Amino acid sequence: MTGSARRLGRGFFERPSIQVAPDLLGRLLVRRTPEGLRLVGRIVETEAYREDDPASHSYRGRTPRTEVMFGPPGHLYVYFTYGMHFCMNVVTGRDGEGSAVLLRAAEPLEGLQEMAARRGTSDPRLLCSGPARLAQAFGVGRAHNGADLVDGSELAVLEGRPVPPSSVERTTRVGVRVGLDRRWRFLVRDDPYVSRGRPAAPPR
DNA sequence: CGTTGGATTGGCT
DNA sequence: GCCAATCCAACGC
Repeated sequence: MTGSARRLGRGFFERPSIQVAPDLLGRLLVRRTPEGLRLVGRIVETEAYREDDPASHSYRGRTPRTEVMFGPPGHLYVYFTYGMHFCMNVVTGRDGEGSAVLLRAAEPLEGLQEMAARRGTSDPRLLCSGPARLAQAFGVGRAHNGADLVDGSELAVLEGRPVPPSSVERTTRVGVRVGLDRRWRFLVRDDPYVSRGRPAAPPR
């Protein structure tokens, strides 16, 4: 087993997204499916978003889509994009704030066969290495928007084994065209399960 | 109501 | 490296 199996509590998420994002590295994302399957992934890449940040969905204020992001911490914010993909975030900060951490990649640890079936490939590096891949591998979609990671029965984040700061790398975020001055993408250095997404060049 | 483009991925050149 | 896929939220008129 990889570290502690204890669940992260509300307090963990009730902090600024920029603190939570690197602290999520090495933690275990777990889903129990209705069929009783257990899916586990070790988080290796995250990105922080917040309200005063032009790259964030919450930047333009509360909307039906971003409602969950402004809600209490420790819930899942799932959004649909490019007409075909879902991505998942962990809501952070205080209730009313509008900040979250995008889960971008994980190392699959349990339930690989199930993930492979959902993803249409069995290459472990292609199962959860990318935000939409991760959501697809875990079977997370619209129905999970708002799910409680702290008290809910289906999804949780376990303590796992946090990654020491010396192994955390920081870059600009992937796929955004604004907010490039904010280097809020965090990943485990040299980890093979990090996504291939290449961040845009930071401003000089 | 019509338009625009997106916190991506996979397949093809 | 480039681009299509495919829906829909957000915004402007």
